[in-house]
Amino acid sequence: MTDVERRIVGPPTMRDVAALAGVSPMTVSRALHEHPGVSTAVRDRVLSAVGALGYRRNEVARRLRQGRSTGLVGVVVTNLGNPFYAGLTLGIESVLGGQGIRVLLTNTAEDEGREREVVEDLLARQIDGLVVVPAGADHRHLTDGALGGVPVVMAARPPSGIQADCVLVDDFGGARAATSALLADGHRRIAFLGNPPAVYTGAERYRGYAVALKEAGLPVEPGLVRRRQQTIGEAQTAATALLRRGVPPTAIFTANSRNTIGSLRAVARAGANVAIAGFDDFETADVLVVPLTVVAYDAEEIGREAARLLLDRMAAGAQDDVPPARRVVIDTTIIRYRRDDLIGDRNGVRVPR
Amino acid sequence: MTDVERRIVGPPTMRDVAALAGVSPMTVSRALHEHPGVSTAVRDRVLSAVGALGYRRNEVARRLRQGRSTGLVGVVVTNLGNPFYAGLTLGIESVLGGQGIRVLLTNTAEDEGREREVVEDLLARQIDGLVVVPAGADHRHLTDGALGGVPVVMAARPPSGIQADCVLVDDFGGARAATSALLADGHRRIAFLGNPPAVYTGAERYRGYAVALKEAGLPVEPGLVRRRQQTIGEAQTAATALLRRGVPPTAIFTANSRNTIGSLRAVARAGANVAIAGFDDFETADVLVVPLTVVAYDAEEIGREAARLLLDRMAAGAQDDVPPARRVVIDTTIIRYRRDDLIGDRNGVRVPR
DNA sequence: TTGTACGCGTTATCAA
DNA sequence: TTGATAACGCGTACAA
Repeated sequence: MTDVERRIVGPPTMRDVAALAGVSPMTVSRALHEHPGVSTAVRDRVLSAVGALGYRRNEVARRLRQGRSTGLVGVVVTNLGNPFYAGLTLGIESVLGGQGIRVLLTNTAEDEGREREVVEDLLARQIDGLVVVPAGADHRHLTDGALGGVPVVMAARPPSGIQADCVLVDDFGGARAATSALLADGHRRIAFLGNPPAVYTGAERYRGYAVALKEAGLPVEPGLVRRRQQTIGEAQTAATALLRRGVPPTAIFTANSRNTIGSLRAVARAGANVAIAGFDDFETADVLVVPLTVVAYDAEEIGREAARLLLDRMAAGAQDDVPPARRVVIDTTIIRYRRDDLIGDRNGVRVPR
Repeated sequence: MTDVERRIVGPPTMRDVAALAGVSPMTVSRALHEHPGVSTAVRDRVLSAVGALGYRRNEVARRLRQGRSTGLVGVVVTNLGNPFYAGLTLGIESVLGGQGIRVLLTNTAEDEGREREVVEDLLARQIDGLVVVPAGADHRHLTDGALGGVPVVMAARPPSGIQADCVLVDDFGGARAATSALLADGHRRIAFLGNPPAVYTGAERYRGYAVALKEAGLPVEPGLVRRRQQTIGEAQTAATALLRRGVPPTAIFTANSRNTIGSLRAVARAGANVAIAGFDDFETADVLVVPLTVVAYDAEEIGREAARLLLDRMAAGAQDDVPPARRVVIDTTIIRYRRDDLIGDRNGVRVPR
C-alpha cells in the first residue's frame, strides 16, 4: 500500500507532501522549519507541494513528539450568562491568548457533578492548568493529587479544605461599604437580600452588612433578612413582601444582581420611596427610576489576575518545594447613582446643566 | 534505561502502570477497557497500580492512535464582554457539551488579523469544527479550502463571498418592527443611531428603519442618521447633538445596545420627552426613567442552532456531494416597556394595582 | 545535503 | 489469557 492510498480521509500529512515532492518526510520537516542545509530547489519543491495539498502541520502530533505540553488551559465557570463570569472568562482569555495558550471553556450551571466530570475530561485532554469557579463546597477533586499536579486557580470563590491559589472580590468590604453608605444617608431599617450562607459570597456579604449595622450600633433585624430567593422573580416577590410589612424597610442592601433587579422592580412597581444598594455595577444603573448605589469591581481584572497566578505556577513546574497558596483580593468601589446625577456625568461627577 | 527512569517528569503512563503491575502495557489497556479475557487477578493488580500511581488515560494520544478526531470545536467571537456573544457561546457550549465535545474559545476584539491567526492555530490543533462571528468582510480564510474541509458555521453575521452555513438574527424585520412601533405612536421625526453600513447588522437594521419610514410615506432625513459612534460615550454625544438640533427628533431608533445606552443617558440628562426603541433587551429595561421599546431575541438559541448545524456537518463528514449552505434566521420580538407598566407585570402584560 | 531509525502514549492485530 | 509488534503524525539524533 502506498502512502497516498494508506489513508482514506483526513488532512494531508507530511508523508503526502514528501511523496508529492519526491523527498523524505524528514526533508519536509526541515524545509518547513527553515533549517539550514536544505537546498533551495528541494525547499521550493516542498513548499509548492505544501501549497498544492493544503498541508498544515499537526500541532497535536508535534507537541506529543516533542514532549511539550498542549498549551491548553481549562476554564470552568458556573454561569457564562452572568456578565461577571463572561468578563472573568474574557480576562483569562486575554492574558493566556497573549502567551499562545488557548482556553478550553465549559459551563457547569452550578452543578457539582458536572464540574467533576468536566474536570476529569479536561485532565484527560492534558491541559496545562485550570481556572475554576467551584460550584460546591466539596473541593476534593481539585486537590493537587487529584489533578495530577496540574496547577489550579480558583476564581470568585475560595478553596475549602484544600490548598490552592485564588482570586476573590472583597465581598466583605464591599458589602460593609455599601451598607454604611445607606446608613450615612440616615437609613435605620435596612433589609438584606442575598444568597444563603452556604454560598461563600452569600456568607461574606451578609457579614459585611451585619458588621456595618453593628458599627452603627444597630442590631440585625431577622425579619428584614431574606436569603432563599434564587431567581429575579423570587427576589421581586421577597422584596415586595418586605415593602408590605407593617413597618417596612427604608432601604435594601442586595448582595447580588438577581436580588438587585428583583428589588428594583418591586420598588418601582410599589412606587415606594426605598433606597437600594447592591453588588455589581451595570450600564443602565444611572438611568433608573430608583436611585441606586452599587458595589463595583473589575470582573476582567479578576480573570487576568487568575491567569497570571496560573501562568506563574505553570512556569514553576513541578518543583520540590511548592510555593504556598496565594490569595489575591480585588478591591471594590462604591458608586452612587442619584436622580440628581441625571444632570451631570456618570460616576458621581456632577456637571451643571 | 528502565521505563521508570526514562521520564524525568510528567504524568504516569501506561508503561509505568504496566511495570508496577508486572504486566505489559497492552494488558493495562485491556484491563482499563473492561475487555473480556482479562483474568480477575491481573485486572485487580492493574487497577491497584492505577490507583497507586494516579494514572489517567491520555486522551490525546488515545485519539491519535485510534485515528479519531479531537472532539474539539473552535468558537471565535468578537467580544465576549457583550452579553449577546456570551449568550451565544453559552448556547454553543450547552449543545456541544452534551455530545462530549469541548469548546476552544477565543476572543478577537473585532480584529481581523487576530481572527486569521487564531483560526490558523485552531486548525493546527485539529479542531473538528468552527463557529465564527467574523470580524471583517473578507472571509477568504474561512472557505472550505482554507479550512481543509473542517466545517464552519458563521454566527450573527453572514458569509460574504463564500459558501457557509450561518445563523442570523432577523435584523431587518426587527428594525422595521421597532421603527413601525414608534411610527404607530405618532412619531414622524425618528433618528437612527447604529453601526456603519460596512457592518452587516448596521446595514440590515438601517434598511429596516428606512423601509418602515417609507411604508409610512416618510423620507429618511440624513441629518437624523448617525452611524459612526463606536462607544457608549460617542453614542451619548451623538444623541445629545441630535436633541440640540433646531428641530430635534421626537424618537430615536438605536440599532445596538451601545447606542441604546448612550441615547438613554442623553435623553435622561436632557430631560427630553423623546422615545427610544432599540435592539437588544436587558434586565433593567422596565425600570428606566425613559420609556423604552426593545427588539428582543434569544442569543442562546442562536448558539444552540449554530451548534446543531455544525454537528450536522460534522456527522456528514467529507462527502462527495456537499449539501448546500444553509441560513437560519432567528425571530425577534418587540417588547414595549412603558412607565404605565410599572404598575403591572413585565413584558407588556398590564395588571391593575 | 538528505535519509534512516526511533520514540512520544496509546491501541489494533496477530501470535503465543 | 497475555504479549510482541507496529502504527497514528511528527521531530531528534545520527548516519550516509
